[in-house]
Amino acid sequence: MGQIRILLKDGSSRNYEQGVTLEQIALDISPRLRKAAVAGLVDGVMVDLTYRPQDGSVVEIVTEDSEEGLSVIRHTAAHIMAQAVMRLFDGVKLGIGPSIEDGFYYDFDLDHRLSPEDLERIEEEMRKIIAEDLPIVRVELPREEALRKVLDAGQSYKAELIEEFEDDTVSFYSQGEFVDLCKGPHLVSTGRLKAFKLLNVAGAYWRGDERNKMLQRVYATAFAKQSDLQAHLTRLEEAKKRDHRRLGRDLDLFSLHEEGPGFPFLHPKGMVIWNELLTYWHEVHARAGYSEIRTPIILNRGLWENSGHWDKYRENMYFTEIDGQDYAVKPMNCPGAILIYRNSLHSYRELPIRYAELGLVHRHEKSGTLHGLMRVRAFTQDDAHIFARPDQIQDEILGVINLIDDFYRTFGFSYHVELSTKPENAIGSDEIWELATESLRAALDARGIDYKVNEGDGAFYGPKIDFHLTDCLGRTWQCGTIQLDFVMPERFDLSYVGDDGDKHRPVMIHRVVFGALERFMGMLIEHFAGAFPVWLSPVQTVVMPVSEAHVDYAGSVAEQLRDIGVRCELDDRNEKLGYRIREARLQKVPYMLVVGDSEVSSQSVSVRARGQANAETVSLDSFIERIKREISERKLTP
RNA sequence: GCCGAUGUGGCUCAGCUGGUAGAGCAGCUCACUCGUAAUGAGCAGGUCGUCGGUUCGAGUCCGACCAUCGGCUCCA
Repeated sequence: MGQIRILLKDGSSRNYEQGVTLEQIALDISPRLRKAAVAGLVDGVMVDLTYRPQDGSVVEIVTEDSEEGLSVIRHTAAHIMAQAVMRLFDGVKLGIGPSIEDGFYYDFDLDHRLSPEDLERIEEEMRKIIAEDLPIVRVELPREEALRKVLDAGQSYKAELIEEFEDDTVSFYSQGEFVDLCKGPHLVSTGRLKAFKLLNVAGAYWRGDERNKMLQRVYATAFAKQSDLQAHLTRLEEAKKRDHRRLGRDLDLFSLHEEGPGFPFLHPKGMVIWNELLTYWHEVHARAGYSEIRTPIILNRGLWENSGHWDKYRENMYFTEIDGQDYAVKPMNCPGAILIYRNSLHSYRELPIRYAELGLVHRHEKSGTLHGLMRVRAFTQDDAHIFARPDQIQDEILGVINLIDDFYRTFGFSYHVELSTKPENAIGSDEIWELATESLRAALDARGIDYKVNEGDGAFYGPKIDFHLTDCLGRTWQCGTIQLDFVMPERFDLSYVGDDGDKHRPVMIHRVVFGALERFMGMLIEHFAGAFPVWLSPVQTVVMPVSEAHVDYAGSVAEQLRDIGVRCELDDRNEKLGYRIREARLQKVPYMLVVGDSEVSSQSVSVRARGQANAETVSLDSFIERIKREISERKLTP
């Protein structure tokens, strides 16, 4: 056996006997590394620890504390779970079982309906498999043989996958009696799995296609250590406390009722936030050269046929009849804006025309998809339709990107961007779509924004740039969007008079910043966990007299604050101070002002800021200055 | 829409194998007049999601529907 030279990631190199495994190399580097090792990276390719590198290979040991390492652990956990399910139930057909962010899942096709109690049984069986410490072995087979193997085992879904593979060989991993088609890598044995928990069962269509059979998906998670798992479960519990549906009720912001599923009711305190958002919105849009319009909620059939909605969007629309004629409740604001544009003749000098509209739209969402304020059936879009000359497209799109970035920054949101391309049910020619998509791409590139391409997810009339925010449980929701549309102007025969005196076709940019006000509010609630910055807080201050003797002074403090527009409540209820403070804390009021003898005599207030255990006594005037400034600057803290 | 789970006073929950509902918090009343996270006592509040069935009798069993929750699909 000859010697081989292995290059390590720190640039050093070591010599080993030929046939050395990665695990042995890890042990050679340090016993601790061997213990933390879960896989290897050889010349940039993920492999098992049992892999034997060639002379001159660059080797990196993947450890359990890295992202890749964790995903190896989870992938192995998925196999162990599948093995347990196959031991417990007959006729199990396996779908796919990948590791995902925060965990893993496996899709099963079996007649038995998995219940929460079954999850406990499966966990128990998994523990047995771990105790058996079965070696996990990789086997490579020629494609045809692999296909026969899975067909013989009755694994039709796996066969479907193999049929689509392009490689000549296919790899399997086995542990004890269990074999699964898999790329790997995996832990070296089942005993290496230390911490896992099954979370829930859900239905999932095979390959995510509604036309396919629905499989049973078991969601679970796994970590390198029990303490990491515990920390993750605790985080999930904490996240639930930020849930906007819970906070919406606790803070009395909004409610949902059986009488109108998907139609949220905003309470007075919710409306304060709503109105503050819109005040800010109006300020910024006026500065950015937008003018505001308002169009009807119900418009006739002809309009929607012309726009293409009647054909392409019907499943999402609500209909009605007036004087025997068909009408539709608007699912989008664009046709209305178009009618206003078309109402008069436009010169090239006028463009771009930016019509903003706070439009209430109704869309029929499938019942299973409704979710608090995040997904509803009636919502207000902070819409705008920009009618522009082709030479203005780039500037306008960049303008909107900057506007959205400014807005999100004001709230401290971080976001990610997606570019959605031509969908199946598109209208308009390929050339037009190509041109529109490239224009959006160019704008993103010009501004150096990272984005993910979302194939086939554009609107039926044009591609779009989507801005996504993340909720308390890590789910992302599309909020802002910019859509470039060459199709509607065509369909509605829009025009402007150019400097040559001829008619020309404008382009339309549809865009929203908040997206849906309702959804954005939901995001805000979770983002701030209900502790809104002062400018957004429904109640900005609560004044609390220590006892009855201080009620007059407290009342005058409250009045002075209200006079300058501060939302202030006087809590002079016949309750102990501690009780009232507790309540104001739970309501996440930014400032509590306690006034007693000493405050009365010095015309001051004892300020207890949200999140602060200690109060600070300042003159009323200086408090007023402070809160005024925080509100006008729309400061993020406290 | 599909898969699974859940549905008892405003909120959180109890109610065993069927015998016509219970607690805490919140609310109201009274007393206490109080210095930075819950003062005490009393009162009031529920067609047990809806509809139908089984039964002498249903919150408890069965069925359908509705809503909600977690996913899938879809989307702002």
